[in-house]
Amino acid sequence: MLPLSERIWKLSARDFAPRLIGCTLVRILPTGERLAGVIVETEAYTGPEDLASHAAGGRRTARNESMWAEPGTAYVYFTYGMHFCFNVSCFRKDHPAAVLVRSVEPTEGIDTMRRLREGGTLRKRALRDRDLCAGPGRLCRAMAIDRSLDGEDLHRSSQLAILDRPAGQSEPPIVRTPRIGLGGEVGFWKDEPLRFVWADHPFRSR
DNA sequence: GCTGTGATCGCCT
DNA sequence: GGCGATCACAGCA
Repeated sequence: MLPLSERIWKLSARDFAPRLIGCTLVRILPTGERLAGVIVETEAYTGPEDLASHAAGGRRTARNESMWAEPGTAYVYFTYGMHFCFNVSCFRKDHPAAVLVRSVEPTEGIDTMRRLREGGTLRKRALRDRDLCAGPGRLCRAMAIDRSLDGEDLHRSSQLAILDRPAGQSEPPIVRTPRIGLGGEVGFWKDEPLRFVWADHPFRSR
């Protein structure tokens, strides 16, 4: 599998989000260990007009600066006092568009992911593979993604990369739904079908 | 499988 | 000072 080509990063968030389904997110840990998973669920945050976006109305702050960066920049933010979420900027520099990666199917480093997920918290049952990375906070925990990776250039990073679908693989079947967990006065943006899910994929979030 | 609830803190107003 | 692009667990079906 090859890295995403230049023209793909430049798609609008609306087009980039479904295009990421089936691509592989790769994380190289400081130890050199490689973790990877196939993207099965994404959400698009289209630009300043998108009232559900952190950059709604053109808001530009230290926190969301990566949304405005070169296409293919990681935007990682902290929320709910305990979770990180991983996004990729797209479209063009100085325009705040990004795609949130909501869940992946783990393919490499699964034991390490389970250790990262279970670290610290006591659990009654062992985590199933399909729960390891099903949700934006979960996948960041399982792949050791935090704010230190905010601003990473995914073309050149030695820690994070996105590989395209294998050549010749057919397009995955995709279902569109409204985005999850939006609050505040976002008007019709709450209903816009900007969430993209690999149809009936067992590793999507619930 | 679904629903309700509490946890927890950096960032923006 | 208030809230959020969430999660885990309990309780119920």
